Amino acid sequence: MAKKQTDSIADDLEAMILEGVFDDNQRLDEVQLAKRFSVSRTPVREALQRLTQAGLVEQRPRRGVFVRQPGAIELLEMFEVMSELEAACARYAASRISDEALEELREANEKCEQAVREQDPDRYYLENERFHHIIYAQSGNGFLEAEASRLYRRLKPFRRLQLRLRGRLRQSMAEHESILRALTDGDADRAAGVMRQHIAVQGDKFHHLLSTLKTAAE
Amino acid sequence: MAKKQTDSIADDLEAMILEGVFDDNQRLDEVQLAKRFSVSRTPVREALQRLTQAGLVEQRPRRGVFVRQPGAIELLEMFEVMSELEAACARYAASRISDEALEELREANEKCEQAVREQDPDRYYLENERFHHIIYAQSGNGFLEAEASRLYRRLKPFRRLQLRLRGRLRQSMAEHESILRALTDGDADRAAGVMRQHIAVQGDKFHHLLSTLKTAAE
DNA sequence: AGTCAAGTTTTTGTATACAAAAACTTTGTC
DNA sequence: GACAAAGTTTTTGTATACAAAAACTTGACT
Repeated sequence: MAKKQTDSIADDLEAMILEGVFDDNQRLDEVQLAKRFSVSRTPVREALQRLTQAGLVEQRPRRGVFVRQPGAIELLEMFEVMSELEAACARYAASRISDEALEELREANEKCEQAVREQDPDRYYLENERFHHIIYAQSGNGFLEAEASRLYRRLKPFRRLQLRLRGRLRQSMAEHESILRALTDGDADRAAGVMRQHIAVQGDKFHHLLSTLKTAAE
Repeated sequence: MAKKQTDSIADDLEAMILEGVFDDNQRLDEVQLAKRFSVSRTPVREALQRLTQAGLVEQRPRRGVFVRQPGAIELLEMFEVMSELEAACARYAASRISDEALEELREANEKCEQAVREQDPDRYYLENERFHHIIYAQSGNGFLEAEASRLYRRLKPFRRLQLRLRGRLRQSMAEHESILRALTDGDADRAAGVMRQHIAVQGDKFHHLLSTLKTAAE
Protein backbone atom coordinates (compact mmCIF):
# COMPACT_ATOMS: atom_id res chain seq x y z
CA MET A 1 0.00 0.00 0.00
CA ALA A 2 1.68 3.10 -1.20
CA LYS A 3 0.84 6.77 -0.87
CA LYS A 4 -2.06 5.35 -2.78
CA GLN A 5 -4.95 7.54 -1.76
CA THR A 6 -3.68 10.72 -3.39
CA ASP A 7 -2.08 8.81 -6.23
CA SER A 8 -5.03 6.75 -7.28
CA ILE A 9 -7.47 9.63 -6.91
CA ALA A 10 -5.25 11.74 -9.15
CA ASP A 11 -5.04 8.93 -11.68
CA ASP A 12 -8.77 8.32 -11.66
CA LEU A 13 -9.60 11.99 -12.01
CA GLU A 14 -7.09 12.40 -14.80
CA ALA A 15 -8.60 9.49 -16.70
CA MET A 16 -12.07 10.90 -16.23
CA ILE A 17 -11.07 14.34 -17.45
CA LEU A 18 -9.30 12.91 -20.50
CA GLU A 19 -12.29 10.71 -21.28
CA GLY A 20 -14.43 13.81 -21.28
CA VAL A 21 -16.59 12.90 -18.30
CA PHE A 22 -16.51 16.55 -17.22
CA ASP A 23 -17.37 19.57 -19.31
CA ASP A 24 -15.03 22.46 -19.83
CA ASN A 25 -15.21 24.85 -16.91
CA GLN A 26 -17.14 22.44 -14.75
CA ARG A 27 -16.45 22.89 -11.07
CA LEU A 28 -15.16 19.87 -9.16
CA ASP A 29 -16.71 19.74 -5.73
CA GLU A 30 -14.17 18.61 -3.13
CA VAL A 31 -16.77 17.31 -0.75
CA GLN A 32 -18.57 15.38 -3.43
CA LEU A 33 -15.33 13.85 -4.69
CA ALA A 34 -14.32 12.98 -1.15
CA LYS A 35 -17.61 11.13 -0.70
CA ARG A 36 -17.29 9.37 -4.02
CA PHE A 37 -13.80 8.10 -3.18
CA SER A 38 -14.77 7.49 0.47
CA VAL A 39 -12.01 9.63 1.90
CA SER A 40 -11.69 13.00 3.53
CA ARG A 41 -11.08 16.21 1.62
CA THR A 42 -7.34 16.08 2.33
CA PRO A 43 -6.25 13.48 -0.22
CA VAL A 44 -8.71 14.86 -2.75
CA ARG A 45 -7.18 18.31 -2.46
CA GLU A 46 -3.71 16.87 -2.79
CA ALA A 47 -4.75 15.07 -5.96
CA LEU A 48 -6.23 18.30 -7.30
CA GLN A 49 -2.88 20.02 -6.83
CA ARG A 50 -1.37 17.43 -9.10
CA LEU A 51 -4.01 17.97 -11.75
CA THR A 52 -3.44 21.70 -11.48
CA GLN A 53 0.23 21.26 -12.22
CA ALA A 54 -0.61 18.97 -15.12
CA GLY A 55 -2.82 21.71 -16.54
CA LEU A 56 -5.94 19.57 -16.56
CA VAL A 57 -7.66 21.79 -14.06
CA GLU A 58 -7.56 25.43 -13.07
CA GLN A 59 -7.71 26.82 -9.57
CA ARG A 60 -9.50 30.07 -9.00
CA PRO A 61 -8.69 31.36 -5.53
CA ARG A 62 -11.51 30.99 -3.04
CA ARG A 63 -13.77 29.73 -5.84
CA GLY A 64 -12.70 26.16 -6.40
CA VAL A 65 -11.14 24.07 -9.14
CA PHE A 66 -12.51 23.97 -12.65
CA VAL A 67 -11.94 21.48 -15.44
CA ARG A 68 -10.03 22.69 -18.48
CA GLN A 69 -10.94 21.01 -21.75
CA PRO A 70 -8.92 22.17 -24.75
CA GLY A 71 -10.80 24.06 -27.45
CA ALA A 72 -10.25 23.70 -31.19
CA ILE A 73 -7.26 26.03 -31.31
CA GLU A 74 -5.47 24.63 -28.29
CA LEU A 75 -6.03 21.15 -29.64
CA LEU A 76 -4.44 22.09 -32.93
CA GLU A 77 -1.55 23.59 -31.03
CA MET A 78 -1.11 20.43 -29.02
CA PHE A 79 -1.10 18.34 -32.18
CA GLU A 80 1.60 20.61 -33.61
CA VAL A 81 3.76 20.00 -30.54
CA MET A 82 3.01 16.29 -30.66
CA SER A 83 4.13 16.23 -34.29
CA GLU A 84 7.43 17.83 -33.33
CA LEU A 85 8.04 15.52 -30.40
CA GLU A 86 7.31 12.44 -32.47
CA ALA A 87 9.44 13.80 -35.32
CA ALA A 88 12.26 14.17 -32.81
CA CYS A 89 11.76 10.58 -31.62
CA ALA A 90 11.89 9.39 -35.22
CA ARG A 91 14.98 11.49 -35.90
CA TYR A 92 16.93 10.01 -33.00
CA ALA A 93 15.53 6.54 -33.53
CA ALA A 94 16.80 6.56 -37.12
CA SER A 95 20.36 6.29 -35.87
CA ARG A 96 19.77 4.53 -32.58
CA ILE A 97 17.12 1.89 -33.28
CA SER A 98 17.94 -1.78 -32.76
CA ASP A 99 17.28 -4.55 -35.26
CA GLU A 100 14.88 -6.22 -32.84
CA ALA A 101 12.86 -3.03 -32.56
CA LEU A 102 12.73 -2.68 -36.35
CA GLU A 103 11.36 -6.20 -36.46
CA GLU A 104 8.74 -5.31 -33.84
CA LEU A 105 7.73 -2.28 -35.87
CA ARG A 106 7.25 -4.50 -38.90
CA GLU A 107 5.10 -6.85 -36.88
CA ALA A 108 3.00 -4.01 -35.48
CA ASN A 109 2.55 -2.69 -39.00
CA GLU A 110 1.39 -6.05 -40.27
CA LYS A 111 -1.21 -6.26 -37.56
CA CYS A 112 -2.29 -2.75 -38.45
CA GLU A 113 -2.63 -3.81 -42.08
CA GLN A 114 -4.78 -6.72 -41.00
CA ALA A 115 -6.96 -4.35 -38.98
CA VAL A 116 -7.32 -2.11 -42.03
CA ARG A 117 -8.45 -5.06 -44.13
CA GLU A 118 -10.97 -5.97 -41.45
CA GLN A 119 -12.06 -2.35 -41.14
CA ASP A 120 -11.48 -2.53 -37.39
CA PRO A 121 -10.47 0.91 -36.10
CA ASP A 122 -10.18 -0.22 -32.46
CA ARG A 123 -7.83 -3.02 -33.31
CA TYR A 124 -5.93 -0.65 -35.59
CA TYR A 125 -5.63 1.84 -32.80
CA LEU A 126 -4.18 -0.69 -30.43
CA GLU A 127 -1.38 -1.70 -32.79
CA ASN A 128 -0.88 1.86 -33.92
CA GLU A 129 -0.24 2.81 -30.30
CA ARG A 130 2.35 0.09 -30.04
CA PHE A 131 4.03 1.31 -33.22
CA HIS A 132 4.41 4.83 -31.92
CA HIS A 133 5.56 3.87 -28.45
CA ILE A 134 8.28 1.64 -29.85
CA ILE A 135 9.64 4.65 -31.68
CA TYR A 136 9.48 6.80 -28.53
CA ALA A 137 11.53 4.21 -26.69
CA GLN A 138 13.99 3.76 -29.56
CA SER A 139 14.80 7.46 -29.51
CA GLY A 140 17.23 6.37 -26.81
CA ASN A 141 16.24 9.42 -24.81
CA GLY A 142 14.23 8.62 -21.70
CA PHE A 143 13.19 12.20 -21.08
CA LEU A 144 11.94 12.58 -24.65
CA GLU A 145 10.14 9.26 -24.36
CA ALA A 146 8.42 10.43 -21.17
CA GLU A 147 7.40 13.78 -22.64
CA ALA A 148 6.07 12.18 -25.81
CA SER A 149 4.12 9.61 -23.80
CA ARG A 150 2.67 12.30 -21.61
CA LEU A 151 1.33 14.31 -24.51
CA TYR A 152 0.22 11.11 -26.22
CA ARG A 153 -1.98 10.28 -23.23
CA ARG A 154 -3.45 13.72 -23.35
CA LEU A 155 -4.31 13.52 -27.05
CA LYS A 156 -5.22 9.85 -27.16
CA PRO A 157 -9.00 10.31 -27.28
CA PHE A 158 -8.69 12.76 -30.15
CA ARG A 159 -6.17 10.72 -32.13
CA ARG A 160 -8.55 7.86 -31.83
CA LEU A 161 -11.58 9.77 -33.02
CA GLN A 162 -9.82 11.12 -36.04
CA LEU A 163 -9.15 7.60 -37.30
CA ARG A 164 -12.84 7.13 -38.01
CA LEU A 165 -12.74 9.61 -40.88
CA ARG A 166 -13.22 8.00 -44.26
CA GLY A 167 -10.02 6.87 -45.90
CA ARG A 168 -7.90 7.92 -42.92
CA LEU A 169 -7.09 4.37 -41.85
CA ARG A 170 -5.63 3.52 -45.23
CA GLN A 171 -3.70 6.79 -45.43
CA SER A 172 -2.34 6.35 -41.92
CA MET A 173 -1.18 2.87 -42.85
CA ALA A 174 0.71 4.16 -45.88
CA GLU A 175 2.44 6.74 -43.71
CA HIS A 176 3.51 4.04 -41.27
CA GLU A 177 5.14 2.14 -44.10
CA SER A 178 6.94 5.24 -45.17
CA ILE A 179 8.20 5.89 -41.64
CA LEU A 180 9.39 2.32 -41.33
CA ARG A 181 11.31 2.60 -44.61
CA ALA A 182 13.03 5.79 -43.50
CA LEU A 183 14.00 4.19 -40.18
CA THR A 184 15.27 1.07 -41.94
CA ASP A 185 17.39 3.28 -44.21
CA GLY A 186 18.63 5.17 -41.16
CA ASP A 187 17.58 8.43 -42.82
CA ALA A 188 17.03 10.77 -39.86
CA ASP A 189 15.74 13.79 -41.73
CA ARG A 190 13.32 11.79 -43.83
CA ALA A 191 12.05 9.86 -40.79
CA ALA A 192 11.49 13.10 -38.92
CA GLY A 193 9.77 14.78 -41.85
CA VAL A 194 7.41 11.92 -42.59
CA MET A 195 6.56 11.48 -38.93
CA ARG A 196 5.88 15.17 -38.48
CA GLN A 197 3.46 15.09 -41.38
CA HIS A 198 1.85 11.91 -40.12
CA ILE A 199 0.91 13.58 -36.84
CA ALA A 200 0.29 17.10 -38.10
CA VAL A 201 -2.26 15.82 -40.55
CA GLN A 202 -4.18 14.31 -37.61
CA GLY A 203 -4.42 17.72 -36.02
CA ASP A 204 -5.57 19.24 -39.29
CA LYS A 205 -8.17 16.55 -39.79
CA PHE A 206 -9.44 17.02 -36.30
CA HIS A 207 -9.53 20.75 -36.57
CA HIS A 208 -11.43 20.48 -39.82
CA LEU A 209 -13.82 18.03 -38.21
CA LEU A 210 -14.50 20.44 -35.35
CA SER A 211 -15.09 23.45 -37.57
CA THR A 212 -17.56 21.58 -39.76
CA LEU A 213 -19.34 20.37 -36.63
CA LYS A 214 -19.49 23.87 -35.30
CA THR A 215 -20.79 25.32 -38.58
CA ALA A 216 -23.39 22.58 -38.75
CA ALA A 217 -24.59 23.44 -35.26
CA GLU A 218 -25.23 27.07 -36.12
CA MET B 1 -4.62 37.46 -1.59
CA ALA B 2 -5.01 34.43 -3.71
CA LYS B 3 -4.65 30.74 -2.95
CA LYS B 4 -1.28 32.12 -2.22
CA GLN B 5 0.05 29.92 0.54
CA THR B 6 0.33 26.77 -1.57
CA ASP B 7 1.21 28.74 -4.68
CA SER B 8 4.02 30.77 -3.28
CA ILE B 9 5.49 27.89 -1.33
CA ALA B 10 5.54 25.82 -4.51
CA ASP B 11 7.16 28.66 -6.41
CA ASP B 12 9.78 29.25 -3.73
CA LEU B 13 10.64 25.59 -3.45
CA GLU B 14 10.83 25.23 -7.21
CA ALA B 15 13.22 28.16 -7.43
CA MET B 16 15.35 26.72 -4.64
CA ILE B 17 15.53 23.31 -6.27
CA LEU B 18 16.44 24.79 -9.65
CA GLU B 19 19.08 26.97 -8.04
CA GLY B 20 20.60 23.86 -6.56
CA VAL B 21 20.00 24.72 -2.92
CA PHE B 22 19.21 21.07 -2.26
CA ASP B 23 21.31 18.08 -3.17
CA ASP B 24 20.06 15.21 -5.23
CA ASN B 25 18.14 12.76 -3.07
CA GLN B 26 17.97 15.14 -0.13
CA ARG B 27 14.85 14.65 1.96
CA LEU B 28 12.57 17.64 2.41
CA ASP B 29 11.21 17.71 5.95
CA GLU B 30 7.57 18.81 5.98
CA VAL B 31 7.70 20.06 9.52
CA GLN B 32 10.86 22.03 8.94
CA LEU B 33 9.48 23.59 5.77
CA ALA B 34 6.24 24.42 7.54
CA LYS B 35 8.21 26.23 10.21
CA ARG B 36 10.35 28.04 7.70
CA PHE B 37 7.29 29.33 5.84
CA SER B 38 5.37 29.87 9.09
CA VAL B 39 2.43 27.73 8.11
CA SER B 40 1.07 24.33 8.99
CA ARG B 41 2.00 21.16 7.15
CA THR B 42 -1.12 21.30 5.00
CA PRO B 43 -0.09 23.95 2.46
CA VAL B 44 3.45 22.58 2.41
CA ARG B 45 2.18 19.15 1.49
CA GLU B 46 -0.04 20.60 -1.23
CA ALA B 47 2.95 22.44 -2.67
CA LEU B 48 4.95 19.22 -2.61
CA GLN B 49 2.27 17.53 -4.68
CA ARG B 50 2.82 20.16 -7.33
CA LEU B 51 6.56 19.63 -7.32
CA THR B 52 5.97 15.91 -7.58
CA GLN B 53 3.91 16.36 -10.70
CA ALA B 54 6.56 18.70 -12.10
CA GLY B 55 9.13 15.97 -11.60
CA LEU B 56 11.34 18.08 -9.35
CA VAL B 57 10.76 15.83 -6.40
CA GLU B 58 10.02 12.19 -5.83
CA GLN B 59 7.66 10.74 -3.26
CA ARG B 60 8.54 7.46 -1.62
CA PRO B 61 5.54 6.14 0.22
CA ARG B 62 5.75 6.46 3.98
CA ARG B 63 9.31 7.74 3.63
CA GLY B 64 8.95 11.33 2.52
CA VAL B 65 9.75 13.45 -0.49
CA PHE B 66 13.21 13.61 -2.00
CA VAL B 67 14.76 16.15 -4.32
CA ARG B 68 15.59 14.98 -7.82
CA GLN B 69 18.52 16.67 -9.48
CA PRO B 70 19.22 15.54 -13.04
CA GLY B 71 22.46 13.70 -13.65
CA ALA B 72 24.72 14.11 -16.67
CA ILE B 73 22.72 11.78 -18.89
CA GLU B 74 19.32 13.15 -18.01
CA LEU B 75 20.65 16.65 -18.54
CA LEU B 76 21.87 15.77 -21.99
CA GLU B 77 18.49 14.25 -22.73
CA MET B 78 16.75 17.39 -21.60
CA PHE B 79 18.97 19.51 -23.81
CA GLU B 80 18.09 17.28 -26.75
CA VAL B 81 14.39 17.86 -26.13
CA MET B 82 14.98 21.57 -25.63
CA SER B 83 16.77 21.68 -28.96
CA GLU B 84 13.79 20.09 -30.64
CA LEU B 85 11.25 22.36 -29.00
CA GLU B 86 13.22 25.45 -29.90
CA ALA B 87 13.76 24.14 -33.42
CA ALA B 88 9.99 23.77 -33.68
CA CYS B 89 9.48 27.33 -32.45
CA ALA B 90 11.94 28.57 -35.08
CA ARG B 91 10.27 26.50 -37.77
CA TYR B 92 6.82 27.95 -37.09
CA ALA B 93 8.16 31.42 -36.43
CA ALA B 94 9.83 31.44 -39.85
CA SER B 95 6.43 31.71 -41.49
CA ARG B 96 4.48 33.44 -38.72
CA ILE B 97 6.84 36.06 -37.31
CA SER B 98 5.86 39.74 -37.48
CA ASP B 99 8.08 42.54 -38.74
CA GLU B 100 8.06 44.15 -35.31
CA ALA B 101 9.29 40.95 -33.72
CA LEU B 102 12.06 40.67 -36.29
CA GLU B 103 13.11 44.17 -35.35
CA GLU B 104 13.09 43.21 -31.66
CA LEU B 105 15.26 40.21 -32.41
CA ARG B 106 17.72 42.48 -34.18
CA GLU B 107 17.78 44.78 -31.18
CA ALA B 108 18.30 41.92 -28.75
CA ASN B 109 21.13 40.66 -30.91
CA GLU B 110 22.82 44.01 -30.97
CA LYS B 111 22.72 44.18 -27.22
CA CYS B 112 24.14 40.67 -27.11
CA GLU B 113 26.94 41.78 -29.38
CA GLN B 114 27.68 44.64 -27.08
CA ALA B 115 27.80 42.25 -24.12
CA VAL B 116 30.22 40.05 -26.03
CA ARG B 117 32.48 43.05 -26.69
CA GLU B 118 32.33 43.89 -23.01
CA GLN B 119 32.93 40.25 -22.04
CA ASP B 120 29.86 40.40 -19.80
CA PRO B 121 28.25 36.95 -19.67
CA ASP B 122 25.47 38.03 -17.30
CA ARG B 123 24.38 40.85 -19.54
CA TYR B 124 24.68 38.51 -22.52
CA TYR B 125 22.50 35.98 -20.83
CA LEU B 126 19.78 38.50 -20.15
CA GLU B 127 19.48 39.55 -23.78
CA ASN B 128 19.95 36.02 -24.96
CA GLU B 129 16.95 35.02 -22.89
CA ARG B 130 14.91 37.74 -24.52
CA PHE B 131 16.00 36.58 -27.97
CA HIS B 132 14.84 33.05 -27.35
CA HIS B 133 11.56 33.96 -25.73
CA ILE B 134 10.61 36.22 -28.61
CA ILE B 135 10.98 33.24 -30.91
CA TYR B 136 8.86 31.06 -28.60
CA ALA B 137 6.11 33.64 -28.73
CA GLN B 138 6.40 34.13 -32.47
CA SER B 139 5.81 30.45 -33.06
CA GLY B 140 2.20 31.51 -32.90
CA ASN B 141 1.50 28.43 -30.81
CA GLY B 142 0.67 29.19 -27.20
CA PHE B 143 1.00 25.60 -26.09
CA LEU B 144 4.41 25.26 -27.70
CA GLU B 145 5.46 28.55 -26.16
CA ALA B 146 4.40 27.34 -22.72
CA GLU B 147 6.20 24.00 -23.07
CA ALA B 148 9.37 25.64 -24.33
CA SER B 149 9.29 28.17 -21.51
CA ARG B 150 8.77 25.44 -18.96
CA LEU B 151 11.78 23.46 -20.08
CA TYR B 152 13.77 26.67 -20.45
CA ARG B 153 13.18 27.45 -16.78
CA ARG B 154 14.32 24.02 -15.85
CA LEU B 155 17.56 24.26 -17.84
CA LYS B 156 18.26 27.92 -17.23
CA PRO B 157 21.00 27.44 -14.62
CA PHE B 158 22.84 25.03 -16.91
CA ARG B 159 22.46 27.10 -20.06
CA ARG B 160 23.90 29.93 -18.12
CA LEU B 161 26.89 28.04 -16.83
CA GLN B 162 27.82 26.71 -20.23
CA LEU B 163 28.22 30.28 -21.54
CA ARG B 164 31.31 30.73 -19.44
CA LEU B 165 33.28 28.29 -21.54
CA ARG B 166 36.01 29.96 -23.54
CA GLY B 167 34.93 31.13 -26.98
CA ARG B 168 31.34 30.03 -26.40
CA LEU B 169 29.99 33.57 -26.18
CA ARG B 170 31.34 34.49 -29.59
CA GLN B 171 30.14 31.22 -31.14
CA SER B 172 26.68 31.61 -29.62
CA MET B 173 26.51 35.10 -31.06
CA ALA B 174 27.33 33.87 -34.55
CA GLU B 175 24.58 31.26 -34.28
CA HIS B 176 22.09 33.94 -33.29
CA GLU B 177 22.96 35.90 -36.41
CA SER B 178 22.46 32.80 -38.48
CA ILE B 179 19.07 32.12 -36.90
CA LEU B 180 18.01 35.69 -37.49
CA ARG B 181 18.97 35.45 -41.15
CA ALA B 182 16.98 32.27 -41.63
CA LEU B 183 13.94 33.83 -39.97
CA THR B 184 14.27 36.97 -42.07
CA ASP B 185 14.40 34.81 -45.20
CA GLY B 186 11.39 32.88 -43.97
CA ASP B 187 13.30 29.64 -44.44
CA ALA B 188 11.60 27.28 -41.99
CA ASP B 189 13.86 24.27 -42.43
CA ARG B 190 17.04 26.27 -42.16
CA ALA B 191 15.78 28.17 -39.11
CA ALA B 192 14.87 24.89 -37.42
CA GLY B 193 18.18 23.27 -38.29
CA VAL B 194 20.33 26.11 -37.09
CA MET B 195 18.35 26.50 -33.90
CA ARG B 196 18.52 22.80 -33.17
CA GLN B 197 22.27 22.90 -33.47
CA HIS B 198 22.49 26.06 -31.40
CA ILE B 199 20.84 24.34 -28.45
CA ALA B 200 22.18 20.83 -28.94
CA VAL B 201 25.71 22.14 -28.82
CA GLN B 202 24.98 23.58 -25.40
CA GLY B 203 24.03 20.16 -24.14
CA ASP B 204 27.16 18.66 -25.64
CA LYS B 205 29.34 21.36 -24.10
CA PHE B 206 27.75 20.83 -20.76
CA HIS B 207 28.02 17.09 -20.95
CA HIS B 208 31.67 17.39 -21.88
CA LEU B 209 32.21 19.80 -19.02
CA LEU B 210 30.68 17.35 -16.55
CA SER B 211 32.67 14.36 -17.76
CA THR B 212 35.96 16.23 -17.54
CA LEU B 213 35.01 17.39 -14.05
CA LYS B 214 34.18 13.87 -13.09
CA THR B 215 37.39 12.44 -14.52
CA ALA B 216 39.36 15.17 -12.78
CA ALA B 217 37.77 14.22 -9.45
CA GLU B 218 38.86 10.59 -9.71
C1' DA C 1 -41.98 42.62 -10.28
C1' DG C 2 -37.22 44.17 -9.52
C1' DT C 3 -33.47 45.50 -6.48
C1' DC C 4 -30.84 45.54 -2.62
C1' DA C 5 -29.27 44.69 2.11
C1' DA C 6 -29.11 41.60 6.06
C1' DG C 7 -28.78 37.20 7.39
C1' DT C 8 -27.93 32.25 6.47
C1' DT C 9 -25.63 28.37 4.33
C1' DT C 10 -21.89 26.47 1.77
C1' DT C 11 -17.28 26.09 0.53
C1' DT C 12 -12.56 27.04 0.68
C1' DG C 13 -8.02 27.38 2.93
C1' DT C 14 -5.49 26.27 6.91
C1' DA C 15 -4.57 24.33 11.42
C1' DT C 16 -4.76 20.62 14.39
C1' DA C 17 -5.58 15.80 16.01
C1' DC C 18 -4.58 11.09 15.65
C1' DA C 19 -3.42 6.39 14.09
C1' DA C 20 -0.12 3.63 11.85
C1' DA C 21 4.42 3.04 9.86
C1' DA C 22 9.29 3.94 10.00
C1' DA C 23 13.34 5.37 12.31
C1' DC C 24 15.82 5.50 16.27
C1' DT C 25 17.25 4.11 21.22
C1' DT C 26 17.87 1.28 24.81
C1' DT C 27 18.89 -2.77 27.02
C1' DG C 28 19.86 -7.53 27.55
C1' DT C 29 22.34 -11.59 25.54
C1' DC C 30 26.09 -14.14 23.61
C1' DG D 1 32.03 -5.32 21.50
C1' DA D 2 28.29 -7.12 18.13
C1' DC D 3 23.74 -8.06 17.74
C1' DA D 4 18.89 -8.40 18.36
C1' DA D 5 14.46 -7.57 20.55
C1' DA D 6 11.56 -4.37 22.90
C1' DG D 7 10.35 0.02 23.63
C1' DT D 8 10.36 5.00 22.41
C1' DT D 9 10.30 8.90 19.29
C1' DT D 10 9.51 10.85 14.82
C1' DT D 11 7.19 11.25 10.68
C1' DT D 12 3.80 10.30 7.39
C1' DG D 13 -0.98 9.96 5.73
C1' DT D 14 -5.61 11.03 6.72
C1' DA D 15 -9.49 12.92 9.24
C1' DT D 16 -11.53 16.58 11.49
C1' DA D 17 -12.13 21.39 13.30
C1' DC D 18 -12.62 26.09 12.42
C1' DA D 19 -12.32 30.83 10.56
C1' DA D 20 -13.02 33.64 6.68
C1' DA D 21 -14.77 34.30 2.04
C1' DA D 22 -18.26 33.43 -1.39
C1' DA D 23 -22.74 31.99 -2.71
C1' DC D 24 -27.34 31.84 -1.76
C1' DT D 25 -31.90 33.20 0.62
C1' DT D 26 -35.13 36.08 2.41
C1' DG D 27 -37.71 39.98 3.08
C1' DA D 28 -38.27 45.00 2.98
C1' DC D 29 -38.63 48.86 -0.02
C1' DT D 30 -39.48 51.36 -4.48
